[in-house]
Amino acid sequence: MNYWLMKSEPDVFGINDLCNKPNQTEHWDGVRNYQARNMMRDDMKMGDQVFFYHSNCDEPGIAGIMEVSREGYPDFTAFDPDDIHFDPKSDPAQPRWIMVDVKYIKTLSRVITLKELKLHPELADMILLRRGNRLSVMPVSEKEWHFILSLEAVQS
DNA sequence: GCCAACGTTGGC
DNA sequence: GCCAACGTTGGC
Repeated sequence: MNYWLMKSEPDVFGINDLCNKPNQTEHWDGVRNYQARNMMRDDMKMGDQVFFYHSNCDEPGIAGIMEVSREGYPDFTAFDPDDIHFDPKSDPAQPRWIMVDVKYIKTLSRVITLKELKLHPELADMILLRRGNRLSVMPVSEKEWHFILSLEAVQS
């Protein structure tokens, strides 16, 4: 089993939005970065656990947990001219962009903020914390995963 | 293949 | 709103 972190802007789609979806499941569309695409296409497997990270908001940080409920398949929003993520270069016969489905697992009792993550030497190697990192999908090591979850019960 | 210009991300 | 960092584009 692998662990991941995926970013979304809560003003657009946050952990509560996922929780309120039918079956608490949604497709993770709109990723338009090749590195992130490759991970969704090649490496994300059914049941993999994923941190739901809130980005570009008042309190950036990890807000919840979800799991992969469908492995990589074509991101159909790339074919829709009316969609904000439309990509005319993605040919339905040979889709350029891939997405997975994710299922809501839980909302953390508190947001574990980016600011807090930065405080811990145990997390110094997290991809999320690397300078200039802009990936919206990234792996999390098992150690990092468990360490982060251990923070949930601690007062921030 | 180089690289300048441009667009996007995302924290602050 | 600012801006650093980065990815992509396209001329050459």
